[in-house]
Amino acid sequence: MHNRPARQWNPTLDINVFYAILITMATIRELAQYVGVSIATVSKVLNNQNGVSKETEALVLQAAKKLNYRPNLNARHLKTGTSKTLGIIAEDLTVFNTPDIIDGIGVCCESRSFHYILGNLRFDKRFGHETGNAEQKNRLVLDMMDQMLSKQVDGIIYIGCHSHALAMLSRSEDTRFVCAYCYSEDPSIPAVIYDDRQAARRVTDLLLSKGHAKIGIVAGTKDSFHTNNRLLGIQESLYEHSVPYNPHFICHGDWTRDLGYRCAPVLLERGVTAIFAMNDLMAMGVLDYCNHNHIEVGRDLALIGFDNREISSVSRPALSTVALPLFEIGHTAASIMLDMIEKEGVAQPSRILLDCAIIERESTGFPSAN
Amino acid sequence: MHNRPARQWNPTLDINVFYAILITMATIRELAQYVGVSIATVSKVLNNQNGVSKETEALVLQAAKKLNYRPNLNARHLKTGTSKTLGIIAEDLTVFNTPDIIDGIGVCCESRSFHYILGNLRFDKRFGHETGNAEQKNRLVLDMMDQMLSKQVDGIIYIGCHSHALAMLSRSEDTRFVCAYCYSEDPSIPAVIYDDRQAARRVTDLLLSKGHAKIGIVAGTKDSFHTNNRLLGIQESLYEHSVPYNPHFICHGDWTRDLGYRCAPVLLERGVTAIFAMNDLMAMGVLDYCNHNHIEVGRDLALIGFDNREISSVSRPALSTVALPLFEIGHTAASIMLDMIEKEGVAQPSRILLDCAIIERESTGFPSAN
DNA sequence: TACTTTTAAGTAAACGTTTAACTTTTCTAT
DNA sequence: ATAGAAAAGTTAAACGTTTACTTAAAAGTA
Repeated sequence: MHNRPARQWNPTLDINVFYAILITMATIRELAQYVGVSIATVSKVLNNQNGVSKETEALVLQAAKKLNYRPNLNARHLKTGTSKTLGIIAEDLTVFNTPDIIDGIGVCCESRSFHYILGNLRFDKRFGHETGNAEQKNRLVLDMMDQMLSKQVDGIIYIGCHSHALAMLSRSEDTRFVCAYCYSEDPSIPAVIYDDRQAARRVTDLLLSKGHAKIGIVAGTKDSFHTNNRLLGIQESLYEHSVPYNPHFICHGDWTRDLGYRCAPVLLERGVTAIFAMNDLMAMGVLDYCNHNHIEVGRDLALIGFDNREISSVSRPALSTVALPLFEIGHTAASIMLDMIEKEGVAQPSRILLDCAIIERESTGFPSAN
Repeated sequence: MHNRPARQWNPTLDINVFYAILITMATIRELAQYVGVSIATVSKVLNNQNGVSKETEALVLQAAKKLNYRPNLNARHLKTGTSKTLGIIAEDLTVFNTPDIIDGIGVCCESRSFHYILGNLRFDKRFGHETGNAEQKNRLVLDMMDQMLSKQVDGIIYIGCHSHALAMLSRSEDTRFVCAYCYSEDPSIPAVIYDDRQAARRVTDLLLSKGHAKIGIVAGTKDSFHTNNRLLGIQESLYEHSVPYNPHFICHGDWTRDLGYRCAPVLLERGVTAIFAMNDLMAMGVLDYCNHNHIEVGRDLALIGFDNREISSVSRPALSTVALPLFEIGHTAASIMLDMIEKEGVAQPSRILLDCAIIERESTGFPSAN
């Protein structure tokens, strides 16, 4: 692995010593020399191509094991021009959703014998949660892409919330992209996201089915893609069930717990019997308010959050919520990418919506049985 | 990036067309040809070695930018025999501590212009939390190591809890290892872990300073390294403050919330006024018990956990706890590894203990001011 | 001016693979 | 036995770099 002088099997050298040296890292040449065959033959065995007899194959294979041979992937990739490697660019690895998405990508890669390399942009650490800094962010994305392309990745999966993905457009046609958990403005870049609308619809369905006609919404920020799609889903469900849509039951929040706390009395005042908070944090705020005011969530009020953060399962009462299909997002994103790579020219889907799972816990009157 | 035919700058070809082709990925040869200089010269510029005039340097540099040149790292690494890349093997990426450790490694790597590749073993997903399966786990570790060594990493950082790290020993002398968040039996492998003992000592100091002489302990499993070291720390603190150590104030748990719940009444019964739970989950269990029994944590009972999980900050009352230096563990592990690589032969520390931070919240009577 | 030193550049071999093209051996069918 | 085909094996050139060595020109020095 470190720089070493070229090694020749000098017959005067004790064979065991020779092994000992080789233990570090044998090359295909040494392997060939050892078996007494050309390197081309060894290469064929290693890539199980035909044109080599069973016996030689066995010989090579066992020699490979004995000499602890490991192919030098740099050399292989250099020669073949393909690395069978995906680049993953994550906006922030330490954000709750990222590891599961990467996990999904990893499983897909493994099943199709690909590798991946990870690039962590650290947006949250660098910029906090502030939006803006677009040009700096773009620079980071671009630099990371350069790095990955230098390593000859066959494609790049971008995991993020903001669509800095647009920076990708400035790259050559030759680079394959897929967005996971976000999407680019460019429809030619496939994106895998979860279905906000359908999730919200099903949440509303659930609450309605439990007899709640007055459903309060602690929504997210107004300009958010998520907020708007979920609102749409809610309206759809209400319409389907012929329940009037009442804008007064909507409170726009900023995704923080504190805001959940402050929205709760407003909605309660307006007579809602259920509250759908668009993330678990705000739901926790509502829960706090109820706990402080002797409103028993799960009995006096049905409450459901969104995201399935760790807190939702450990709060008391345990919070019903919507689980994001993080693993699946990663898995399908990778799957699409690998299809792009392997089936060149075949059209890929532009945007894939994955279903969320509703997790019922105590806060909506668990167990639900209807 | 894909296989392409060799490109020659044919002077009859319109130069702009030539650029357009090159945009995809120029080689050093094409760059040299474009500037009208040898590839050796270009290489020197790119690696800012001397022996090239300012003018040519500028020329090459601007051509590189114009042709969108990116060095092929596979070729470079092949030639140089070093990849300036660390391998990170993580037992499970989705476990709460892993991403921050990787973040730390990443920052260190970046500052010293190294790269890393990540290998996720998925132990938790594959095996659940059960111990055992040692031979399967070792196989996974070994396979991952093979993969990484194939990619010519300069060293491997292992992130895990169990010391499967011992499997590493079967590897050649030539591979550099560092353990993060765990340690190997082999003292020659540097390990970076947090200081359980000192953390527990400081927790005890804190509780004593707040006037609690009867401190209940919800300990972890008996065989655990963490449990025992923390117990030692507690005893040290008590000894220093001449407070008797009472074994009846210790309840051994299994790290689960439920067990915290069950230990609480036992300890309370014995008259403790403070409880130190050895993880946040068990502390939550204690908190549950208190909430159900109208014991006001933070006033009637001081409670502190360990790990600084997300739950601790969002529970009500917010839980005081011990924050693990995850980022620092990653950062120092990487730093040691890079020292090993760059300062060959210089002895590296065998085991580094990093301090935890105590986070005081409401459950110990926040704010503390003494 | 003629020598040496310094600077700037070029040449070519190597890194460890893969693979197209070729040669040799073995097998099959006559 | 022999031609032809199939199978097994070899040769050598590439992939895109780096780098030790060489050469040529420029700059110092006596």
